[in-house]
Amino acid sequence: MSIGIKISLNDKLYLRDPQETSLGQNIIRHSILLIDEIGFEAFTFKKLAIKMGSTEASVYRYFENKHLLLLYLVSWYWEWVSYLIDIHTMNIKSPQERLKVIIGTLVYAYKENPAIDYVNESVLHRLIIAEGTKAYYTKLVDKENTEGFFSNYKMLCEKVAGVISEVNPDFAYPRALASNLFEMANSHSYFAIHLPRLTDVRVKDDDYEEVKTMLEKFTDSLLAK
Amino acid sequence: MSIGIKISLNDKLYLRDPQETSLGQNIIRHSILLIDEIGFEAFTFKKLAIKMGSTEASVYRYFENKHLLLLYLVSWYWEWVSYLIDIHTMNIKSPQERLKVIIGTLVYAYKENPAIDYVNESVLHRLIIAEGTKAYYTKLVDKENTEGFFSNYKMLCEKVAGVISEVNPDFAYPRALASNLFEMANSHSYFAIHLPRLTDVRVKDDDYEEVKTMLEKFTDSLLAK
DNA sequence: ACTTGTGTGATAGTATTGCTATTGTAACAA
DNA sequence: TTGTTACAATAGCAATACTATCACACAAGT
Repeated sequence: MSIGIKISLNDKLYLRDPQETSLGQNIIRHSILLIDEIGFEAFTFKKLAIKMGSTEASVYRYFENKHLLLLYLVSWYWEWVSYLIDIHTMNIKSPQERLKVIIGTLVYAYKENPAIDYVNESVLHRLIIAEGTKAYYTKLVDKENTEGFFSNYKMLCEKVAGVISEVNPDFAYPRALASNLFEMANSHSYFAIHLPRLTDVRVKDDDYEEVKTMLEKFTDSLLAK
Repeated sequence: MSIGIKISLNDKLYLRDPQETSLGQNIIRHSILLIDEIGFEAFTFKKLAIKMGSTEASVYRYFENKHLLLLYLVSWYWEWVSYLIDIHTMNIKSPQERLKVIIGTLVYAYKENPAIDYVNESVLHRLIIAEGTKAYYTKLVDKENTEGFFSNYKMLCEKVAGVISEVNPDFAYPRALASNLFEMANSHSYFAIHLPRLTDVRVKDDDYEEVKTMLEKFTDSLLAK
């Protein structure tokens, strides 16, 4: 059983709500593991069904296709990060301090105590780093955007942009900085491991401290008055 | 006929050098147009062959698969940007000024006079914005990286990082800033058009001036002593 | 107890995708 | 002349991305 938090997502992302049934929860659990294992391109519903001991047709009853399943996982992740940011910042007055906590949460979300048993947050974090951008670089962005498929990510961006504007109301690019923080938190974690010449930070044994420090310094510089 | 510049790329990216034959040049020309038109996921060698009036098997003689074709196009693009940066900065002494020119080149590369007749640089620019990251977010990054498949991008990053370090030798993250400039130049052009709430810049009618200004301001802030 | 519906498994089927292999032939080079 | 290269044409195959149908278990409503 989960411990109370309910991640709410656009119900057009799925055909049947996977959070409601045990088959649905299994689809979430195993798709995270399988995409992480073989990559999104090689991932198919057939392979997922075999891994789960279910059938392809059953998976198709929950998600129209693998792209929407990925979008579901990505939305789930950002909504969860958003929730973590809320509980970590609710008692902090200073916007400077809140922004620091936000950056820490972005980088270290995966280390939080697992909130929901069918989601391995640590593996999901790795998946979002490696495959996350594929969810919105698609020919159907505009259509999917009007249907609200990206609203979790956009609302989180808005929230962080708000804090940025509190820190420095004259800063002209609060949303851009916010989305850039999300992107950099992930891309530089990826670069550090796979393409180290594209960054200056190093990551070893799940120690993302250098990524966090870099994001803090960038933010401080940009928001200095 | 092309006018003299020769883009040199890792020869493991292709099976036969597409720059050498007219069929190869046709593959490049039409793949750019077709990927831009239908998106990378829907793009297949069969559709390309039909569009070109050739056959699937012939395309396979040039590229192992569509992923390597995309990587070829991406590498071509960054090598071309690198060339433009060289000719635009060669006579500029001040590193501050050179960095400004680099940013302008990143954002406006597509407006340059076409250098090679089988590459529509303007369409290629749009393709790189929409599909470019898919070239290195793949399960095979590590293997492909050791084979030098990303060396064009990494060398460009190195070059720009060098200029950044000239501007401010104490700045701790020259590579990260360089790669972030490339990413932001593209991602915020994409956001401005498709997901405007993720950014603060607007793009209309191929006017990317706001993207350029933002990148300049970010860079100035970060490199201020 | 009797229906009714819902969720799932089992099986089949289809068009497309992602390749590989073979053959014929025109051009060109030795 | 012979050999080689480049390419079109065709075939074939396993995997992918679905869609459809049927059967069955089980729970809820009457």
